[in-house]
Amino acid sequence: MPELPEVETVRRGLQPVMEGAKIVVAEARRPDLRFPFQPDFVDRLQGQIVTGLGRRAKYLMADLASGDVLLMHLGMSGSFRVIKPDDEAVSGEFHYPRGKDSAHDHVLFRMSSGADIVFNDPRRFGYMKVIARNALDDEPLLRDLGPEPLGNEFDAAMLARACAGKTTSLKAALLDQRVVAGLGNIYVCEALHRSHLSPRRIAATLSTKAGQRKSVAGGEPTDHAKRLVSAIHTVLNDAIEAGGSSLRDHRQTSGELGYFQHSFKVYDREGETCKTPRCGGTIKRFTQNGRSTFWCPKCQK
DNA sequence: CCGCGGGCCTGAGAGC
DNA sequence: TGCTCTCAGGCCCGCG
Repeated sequence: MPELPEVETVRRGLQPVMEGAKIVVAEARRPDLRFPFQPDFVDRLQGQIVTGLGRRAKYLMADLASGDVLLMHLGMSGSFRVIKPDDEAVSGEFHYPRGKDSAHDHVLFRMSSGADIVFNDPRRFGYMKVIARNALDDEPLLRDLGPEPLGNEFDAAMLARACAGKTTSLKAALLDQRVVAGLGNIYVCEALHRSHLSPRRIAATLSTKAGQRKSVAGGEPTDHAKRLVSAIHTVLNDAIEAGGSSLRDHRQTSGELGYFQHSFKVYDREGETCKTPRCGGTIKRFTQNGRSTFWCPKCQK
C-alpha cells in the first residue's frame, strides 16, 4: 500500500503521541512479520523515551533515548492506529476496541502520552527492526536507498545521472529505490502522466548522453528530466496534503481515509478519458515488470 | 553488473 | 451461498 505520501501521513499522525513519550509497554503478538522479530526486540523498546519520529523513503524511524532506532516498514498492507485506552485499561494490558481484523494486530505500544498504538498488517510484508543509531550507515535495509524525492539533493541533474546508461524502462527505473527512494506504483504512474512521459521510454533518455554508462559521463539532464522532477514534487506534495491515497488498506492514524485517490489522473482509471486538457485520449493499462501500469498513450510520449 | 520474474502473505471482488 | 481465479500500494533473491 503505502508509498511516501502514505508513510509521511502516518508519521504525522504518530508524532504527537510518540515524540517525547515513553514506550511503557511493547508487545509483539506473533513471532514474525516479514522476518522474525529480534529476540531482544521488546526489551530494547520498553521503557525507552522516543526522542524523535522521522521518515526515510518508506521507512518510519523512531529515535530512542538509548541510542537505538526503531525502523518500521508498512509493506503492502500495514497501518497504524492511535487509540485512547478505555477506562477499563489495566496497566500492562491492552484493552483497546478490537475490530474485525484484529487478528492482524501484530504490534502494540502503550505510550506514556496516554495513547495505545496498534500496528495491523494482514499480508505481513511489513517489518520492524531495532538498530543502533551509530550503525545506521551500515544497515542493509537503508544503505542502498537513493535520494529523498522531496529533498534538496534530488533534482533533474541527479535523476538524469542515476538513469544514465539504464536500458530499462523509465517506469522500472523510478520504482527502483536506489534511483529515488519513496515512489511506488501509484505515484510513478501519476508523475509520468503529469510530465507527459511514456512509462515505456528508456530510462537513459533523461540524459543527453543517453547511451553512455554513468561511470563514463552522465550527460546533461534533458527537459524531460526537469519536467519529471517537477511532476514528482507536485504529486507527492499534493498527496501528502490530502492524507495519502486510500484504495484498500491505507488509513490515517485517526482511522480517517486519505483522499488523494480522487485526484488520480491515470491510476485505476483504465478505460476512462484522459484528463489532460485537449487530449481526449483513453487511459490504458498493461503490465510492466509484473505490475500494472496505467497511462495515456496519446499524451505521454 | 543489470534487468527480469518468482515468491512471500491474506483478502476483496468478479465470474460461474 | 460458495468455489476458483485474479489482483493488490513492496521488496528480496536468484537466474540468465
